[in-house]
Amino acid sequence: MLELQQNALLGLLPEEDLAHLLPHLEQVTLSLGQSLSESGRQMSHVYFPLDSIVSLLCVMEDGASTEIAVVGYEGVVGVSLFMGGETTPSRAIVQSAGKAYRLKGQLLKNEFYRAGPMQRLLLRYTQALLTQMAQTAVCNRHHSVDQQLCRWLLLSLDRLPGDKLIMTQELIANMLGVRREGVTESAGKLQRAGLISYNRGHITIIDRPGLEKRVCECYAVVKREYDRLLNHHDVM
Amino acid sequence: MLELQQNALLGLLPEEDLAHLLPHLEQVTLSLGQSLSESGRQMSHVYFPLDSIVSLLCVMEDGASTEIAVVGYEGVVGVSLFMGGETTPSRAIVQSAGKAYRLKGQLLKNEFYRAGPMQRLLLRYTQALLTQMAQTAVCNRHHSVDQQLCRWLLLSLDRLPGDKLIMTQELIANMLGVRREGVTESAGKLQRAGLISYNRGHITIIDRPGLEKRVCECYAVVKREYDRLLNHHDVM
DNA sequence: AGGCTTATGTACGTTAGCGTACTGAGTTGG
DNA sequence: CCAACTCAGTACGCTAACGTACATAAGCCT
Repeated sequence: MLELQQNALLGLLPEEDLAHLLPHLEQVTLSLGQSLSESGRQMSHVYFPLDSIVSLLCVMEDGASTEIAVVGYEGVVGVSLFMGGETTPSRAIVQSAGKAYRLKGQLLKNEFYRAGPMQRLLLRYTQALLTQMAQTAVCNRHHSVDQQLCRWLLLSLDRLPGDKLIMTQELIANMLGVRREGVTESAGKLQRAGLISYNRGHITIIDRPGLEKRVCECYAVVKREYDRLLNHHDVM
Repeated sequence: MLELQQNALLGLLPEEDLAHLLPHLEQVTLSLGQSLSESGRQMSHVYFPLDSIVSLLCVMEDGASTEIAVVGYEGVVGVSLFMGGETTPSRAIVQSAGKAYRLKGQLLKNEFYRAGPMQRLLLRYTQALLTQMAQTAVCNRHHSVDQQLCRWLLLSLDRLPGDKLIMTQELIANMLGVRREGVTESAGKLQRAGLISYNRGHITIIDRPGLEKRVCECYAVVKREYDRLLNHHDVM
């Protein structure tokens, strides 16, 4: 029961509503690179990450991709199910291996259409997701790779228990939609500045406040909006 | 009554649901540059554009802005009201003057929480909006100003009755989040190619198929998703 | 140990878009 | 009718990021 609280969204549900879902929540392990949702394909389940992180990516015809949002313990993968579209033109890829609860899509929809706390919660979450996407668009337009890398690191860090993440520069480049070499350069700067330490796919954050000083405003805008929309007081 | 059908979202509503709203829909004229929603401020009304176009913009601390989505007769301005957040960190600015229906926020919320066709419709629309934002993020990352201008022109054109739009290059630049000079250059290319004609704030589209040949895939992705999510057959 | 694979670092030249400055052509209003 | 203003076009140097190529280094497997 305590473990359920690891997903903030589920943790915000009143006990009796959670009780509805409890028997149907199935804990699964997500492995790095695993796809939870393919462009245009209907999802059978939605996922509530615990210590895993999932990236929502837009993939283009030429194979280039861009991360448009990231989902961790604070959210759920599969909003298109209850929004009514059933599918999306984006992909959901596991960016950091870990646990998640999964729930049959139909059961989530049933719960959603009861129009109770779960619906309110999911809608607020979706609005937060909207903000994250919007800010990603802005960041892509106006900010340097350096700043975007900081944003990405902080967003990931906020969704992980420790101060380490397992992620090659190649993969980060795919997420940000930039060259791998660009990530090498930016990460090098951060490393020389003593903010992070990089070691063959293992990143350790040494100086988080230092990262926060370098990041663009986009990070704070998104974080503030998540805090506002998903705090216990206002939602329920 | 026929006029109501000018807003596709309202037009998709079953007659009896529309009847609920009808007495409260107030036709207003939106003028170029008018703000319908400021960052963090609660909206008193939502707007269903008829022949007007509204841009959703993210404005940054330094004043630079980027359009994250555009709303015309196919949609509604103010999704944050029914999504539960009440406010958003973005602005809504009238990009093309014209008519719209407006509706008191509270009335829309009441209708939404009846959990009938209006709710389903608004949620599907919100998902389409989500896709538009995601694709804007991708486009900002990967495509040239030339392509983005084409996308922008086509998106606008799809929401206007004729083949003309009133819009200075300065304003387009603000929308796209690029320099005014960049727009001049790109628009110049389109003009020399005989696709558009530009005249002190008055653009006439001469060769729409030509534009469609130059535009990046982002335009089609978004259009397809709007068609899929908001066609009469699936929604009701 | 030694060879293979994968991850990272570095070094080019190229280019799109930026910042800035200025010109000229329409439009408006006194 | 002329001044003031707005809008569009052009030019030029600058920088961030790109594409490409190659070099090291760290882990992995036999």
